[in-house]
Amino acid sequence: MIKAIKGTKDTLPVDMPAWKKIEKTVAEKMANFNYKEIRTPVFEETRLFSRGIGEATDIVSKEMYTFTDRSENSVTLRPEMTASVVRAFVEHNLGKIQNLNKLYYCAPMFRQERPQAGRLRQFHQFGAEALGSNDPSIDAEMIILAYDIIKSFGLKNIVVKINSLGVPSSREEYKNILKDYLSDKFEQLSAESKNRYETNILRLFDSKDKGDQEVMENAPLLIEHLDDESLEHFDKVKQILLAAQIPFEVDPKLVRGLDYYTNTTFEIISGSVGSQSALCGGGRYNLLIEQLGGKETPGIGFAAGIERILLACENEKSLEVPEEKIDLYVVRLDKELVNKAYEIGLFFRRNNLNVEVDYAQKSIKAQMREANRYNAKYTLLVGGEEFENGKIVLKNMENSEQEEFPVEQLEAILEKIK
RNA sequence: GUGGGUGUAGCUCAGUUGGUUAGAGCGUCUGGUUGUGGCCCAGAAGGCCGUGGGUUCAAAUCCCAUCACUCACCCCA
Repeated sequence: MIKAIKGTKDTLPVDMPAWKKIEKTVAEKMANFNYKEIRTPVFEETRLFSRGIGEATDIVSKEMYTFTDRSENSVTLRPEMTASVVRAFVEHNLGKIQNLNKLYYCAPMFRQERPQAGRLRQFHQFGAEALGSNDPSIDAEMIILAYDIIKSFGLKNIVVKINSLGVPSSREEYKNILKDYLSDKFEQLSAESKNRYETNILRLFDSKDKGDQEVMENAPLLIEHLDDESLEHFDKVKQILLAAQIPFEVDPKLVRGLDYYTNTTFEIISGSVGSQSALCGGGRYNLLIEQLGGKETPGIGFAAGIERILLACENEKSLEVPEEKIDLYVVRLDKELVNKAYEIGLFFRRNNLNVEVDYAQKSIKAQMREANRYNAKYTLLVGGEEFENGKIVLKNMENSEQEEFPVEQLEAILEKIK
């Protein structure tokens, strides 16, 4: 048996209502905040990601689906969306058409990691990017937007965390301060953290190792060493969030692994999924666009993992998904009326009703049971005495009431059902 | 890449210290008097017990290997 590739999942018809609900809510909420949808190819030139996300990041160094195509070009299945959106923004000069571009997407991403709860190799994210403004209100808007969408799925067990990484110059200064602090404690760190000391020292803060946590307990914090401008920016973001009644907490230890972040970063964490608890993550990236060959432009964005949200919704039983119903099931009472029943069904299908008919010469009882299984609002009984008298019977499946209609007057039935 | 857990019917799972034709619930199908669903009742179909090897008179059960799935580390959405 050929099976789906490790870390990929089929979304079966039974799963679709929940997905549709998420997608619809995202589209509506994005429209409320006036974000416009953008779609980009699932694969890009490899260097877009290595340059955009950062050569040293885990995503680029060991998780990308990269291959050489038949023309000897190195291409990569996108591991995230920001780099692609920025590429499209630069390529199509969107910054010249309007000052502020507010864009959103909902699309599959690919990373070759070991799958576990809330982590797949092909997974889906929705997210937004706002390119062209450094105003704190845009930072806050991103967080509000993400929070409102996730909240609308009924999730309760969530926490919004925010932090500021400042600008690179102050961050570099801070890294030296941190290294000074750690100079006499280096040997106490776990093997993994000793490694991180070189690659990404900021990540020492979210180590799960107890010993590391003790060492980092009293470490100087980045937020205490921000430049004045970044600090002021961060304060304004917090003010707007308070006014918008977003229950956030400042987490000075929130560090994000992608190289492009500057200033504001944030995460929305759920306590209802496994250890992969970040439903959403994002932040500002004021240097990325220039780095990818565009004109210096501030930007900010977030991405949310749909599978993780669905997992949280499942565990909290929070997502209200309407029961699927069909409008009509055509029941054929006499065997010789197969074609007639099909024809009648087709009429209603072509008039925009959702209709099912029997394809297996089933008994009347079996057809009724099937109508019930599909949650048919009505059944139409074709055959017998009534049919001989030119009539067919419409049955309301909720209250069991039956009504006769002349066979030629399908429009009257259509009216009734609508 | 490193650990832990689990593989029995379409699904969720039982299966006692190895011992006859491997079970349940749900689902599916067929019936329960002339032509009508849900509830209820009866019956049926459906399993190389993940795969390969070993121990044994005898293996779903014990041992080894292998594969798959899964959770966690790492990292991230």
